[in-house]
Amino acid sequence: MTEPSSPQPSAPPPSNDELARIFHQIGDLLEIKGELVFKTVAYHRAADAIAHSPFDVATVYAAGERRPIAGVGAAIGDKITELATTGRLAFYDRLRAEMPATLVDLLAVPGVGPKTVRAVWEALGIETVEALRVAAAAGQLRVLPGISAGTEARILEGIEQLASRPDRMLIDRAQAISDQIAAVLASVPGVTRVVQAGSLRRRRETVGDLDLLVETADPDAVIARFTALPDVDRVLGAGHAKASVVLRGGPQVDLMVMPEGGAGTYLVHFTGSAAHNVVLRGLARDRGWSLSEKGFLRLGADGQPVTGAEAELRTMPDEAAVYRFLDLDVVPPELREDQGEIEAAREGRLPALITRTDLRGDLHSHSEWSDGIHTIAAMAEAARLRGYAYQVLTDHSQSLAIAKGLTPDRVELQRAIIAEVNARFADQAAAGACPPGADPGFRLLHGCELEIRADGRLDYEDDLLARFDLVVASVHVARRQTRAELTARTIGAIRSPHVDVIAHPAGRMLNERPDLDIDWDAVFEAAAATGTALEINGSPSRLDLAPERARRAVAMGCVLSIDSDAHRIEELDCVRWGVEQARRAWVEPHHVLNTRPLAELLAWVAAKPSRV
DNA sequence: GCCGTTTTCGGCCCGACTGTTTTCAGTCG
Repeated sequence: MTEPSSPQPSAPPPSNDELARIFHQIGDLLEIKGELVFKTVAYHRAADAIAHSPFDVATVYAAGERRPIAGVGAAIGDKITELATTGRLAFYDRLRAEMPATLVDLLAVPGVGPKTVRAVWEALGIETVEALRVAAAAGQLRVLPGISAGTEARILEGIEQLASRPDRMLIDRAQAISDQIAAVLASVPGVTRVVQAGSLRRRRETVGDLDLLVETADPDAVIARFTALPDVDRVLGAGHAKASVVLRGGPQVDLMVMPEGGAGTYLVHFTGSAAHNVVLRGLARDRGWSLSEKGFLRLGADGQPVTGAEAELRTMPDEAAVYRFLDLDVVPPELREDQGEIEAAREGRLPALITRTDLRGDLHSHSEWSDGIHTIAAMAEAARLRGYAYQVLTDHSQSLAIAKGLTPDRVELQRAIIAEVNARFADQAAAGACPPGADPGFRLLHGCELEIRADGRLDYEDDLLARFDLVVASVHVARRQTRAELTARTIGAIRSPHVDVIAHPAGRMLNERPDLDIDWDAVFEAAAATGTALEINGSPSRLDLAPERARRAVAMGCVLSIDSDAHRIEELDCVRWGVEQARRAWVEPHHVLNTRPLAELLAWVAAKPSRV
């Protein structure tokens, strides 16, 4: 992130992430410069909107289309066009001529903000984190007004933390840590309620900090217990209303105390996102109220909250009351990202989001026949016990040798085993001996995870493919091909009459490797036209399609599937993470193939050749 | 810099905690 140069004219148009990075950096530089704060906020807001945009912003703007983006007006729009067409931005270059771009990196040091950065740069010529570290270690910062030896030591400590800061956690790990802390806090005398809030409650794909809310009659007791947790490495701050700690080798955890009976505004505030909250506060202000975690405070004629004896504070017992007060439908936490949910809530058109129980089956799972660890029968029984109507066994195809991909003759052997398992289940059902919770009509379906090979060919012959109940296709090899090649491979599979689902379409591994470089709109168009489902993979390290993409896919008419990609019995429950991401993508049950009953699923698959 | 069923100009979200301070500025979420 240090010194991202403007892309060269010959380079392809900058990606959304590159655009966002540039506008965030402009916002940071303007902050350090001391520019009007609303202007800096405008750049950051535009950057976030671009990063979340479902379409490729630079490509669209380069073609002369000013497709609206919330928070992008005339000035920033012009800058996008300039970047998209020339690869450079004169305004950005001028700014970096005024001050070193590396100053932005100093903002990442905990406790160091724009004012401090400007001060150390102007007074001491400090331009980099390393220079700041050297100066702090040498005791040179304390000459500045407002910086004592203590502050200097904290800056030094902050720089060390920066170097050892862990990645954002995968959601399953974040959930496990949060659950553990919540259980301890719930046992503190006086505590009546513990809520896990923040980005974990919004079910973000990865989680940075953990946020916990407690309702208690004794705030000091719970804060004392919290800051004394055995895993605490440092206490960042602790008052009577909130406290922050950093766990050893782990995340920062923030605790906020809410008074009994007034949880509504606290839940909204601490769940976020910040952008969602800002909009809610604006709506409150329009109605003559100031909204904070404490409640709604009546504004006076001067636009300031009325204080003193006339002050009027309205607290809210729950979140529904907060949204009602603002004439909004209740926004599910997963949608609180300022991505259109406020408008939808005002107009009564929030989606009826999918839930785990809407799923009738799972279209993607493995056994010990390829790279799973449990037997076919054990996986099928576990799926049946989860109440599903069907499970598709999709072991890898022959060319993926590393995963023990199945040769055609092993596929035939596997088919016989599946028939045996289904026969046994049918006998049980006929005898009325189904285990409790199991669907008597449960069927194990025979599928495969078909490799889309580097040259774009599919990994089995058509006559074999035609005999599977359902085929899931995916890319594992030759990930570094060009966008044109990767797009063509994916669309080639989509157009095959035998392929029913594209699994983990972007091929990403969170914190490990980026998405495949694919022309997504072209893929979505082909998938919509052929009725090929696009998967939201529930493995916590994948969660692929990402929510922004899944939302775009649905808007373009695609059908989705939500699958576990289980390689062992316990991983069958990974569909929960997939369902959560689908909710973030505004997905309703009817958008998802595996919410359909068995007969409808099979009819959909059988109809594919006529759709191609 | 953005934006408008109050506004095309004049607004723009809010409070806790900390430190260096005798009343507040900076940072953070």
